Amino acid sequence: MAAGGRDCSIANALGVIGERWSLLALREVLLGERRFDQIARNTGASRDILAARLRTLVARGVLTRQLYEQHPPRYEYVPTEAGQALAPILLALTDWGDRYVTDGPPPTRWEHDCGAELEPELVCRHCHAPVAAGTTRLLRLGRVF
Amino acid sequence: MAAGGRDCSIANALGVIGERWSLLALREVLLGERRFDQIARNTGASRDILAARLRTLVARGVLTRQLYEQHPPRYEYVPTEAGQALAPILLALTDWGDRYVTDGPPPTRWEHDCGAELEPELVCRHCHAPVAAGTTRLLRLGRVF
DNA sequence: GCAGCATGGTTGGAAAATCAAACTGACTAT
DNA sequence: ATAGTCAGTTTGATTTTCCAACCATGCTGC
Repeated sequence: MAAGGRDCSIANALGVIGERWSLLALREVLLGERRFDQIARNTGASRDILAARLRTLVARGVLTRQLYEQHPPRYEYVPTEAGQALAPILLALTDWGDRYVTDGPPPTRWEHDCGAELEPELVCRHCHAPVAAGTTRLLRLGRVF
Repeated sequence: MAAGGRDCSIANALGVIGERWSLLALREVLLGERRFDQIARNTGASRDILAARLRTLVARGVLTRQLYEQHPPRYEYVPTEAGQALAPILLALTDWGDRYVTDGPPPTRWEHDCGAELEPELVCRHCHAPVAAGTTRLLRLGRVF
């Protein structure tokens, strides 16, 4: 996909979820809106593009299509494990958007299981310290983000 | 941008960094490759599109353009605070790509300041428990991701 | 001075992706 | 019979993207 660039899992990931509308469609599915029309309405994507995006998300294992009605056959889109694993990334992106893009108060607010309002933070699974720009080294290439 | 869809900071964030090549350009800048030609080479983006992307990233406050040579005037692209705040998201995306997209071993491996190989994890800043699908509730709309 | 080189873009035309709206087909509800 | 729902597909016009080549600026060697 990014044929000329670095061999990199960011590029690979974006090959799956990086096209326009893909992440918004996934947002809807994770929010529980699993039917085509609802996803179309809530994202604003045109229906043909949405159909294409959902097809590739299914093909790449982020969503599955499940029959919820035989006659006529109707399918809904359900997140796979890979799809659910994107939930934290979407929450982190929400937080970033709240801070640096959205004017005014955050349009959505989240509560964590602990009862507090969610402020997501990326930490190292080993030392539990925050992972931020400059706390990380790319093995073989020197200090970076 | 997503005029028809939900009012949502994910959509707002994607309006800034969601276009093709934007995140790969940011990856390069965060990796320390701050010059146009290097970014073009390492991403594989065509030069005109890259110029447009860098312009919008600068306009939206993710990067700044800094003069590093007077004669001839030459600029390099440096991440702002907002740009650095995307570093954890890129690392999380790398992790997701490693797990669910990239075939074979991860193309990059990261070491955290603590000395361990980085396994990033999103946690709640308050209770320090992992934030995953199903541990979070959208205030006003019921349990979701 | 002048050719050649490097950097950081811009330009033009073809190819591909996107858009909104209409359409299809199989049903359901009144 | 008429209207409406749902999940797409088709259509035709508009936008974006891609690629290669070109341009502008200034520097370096001769």
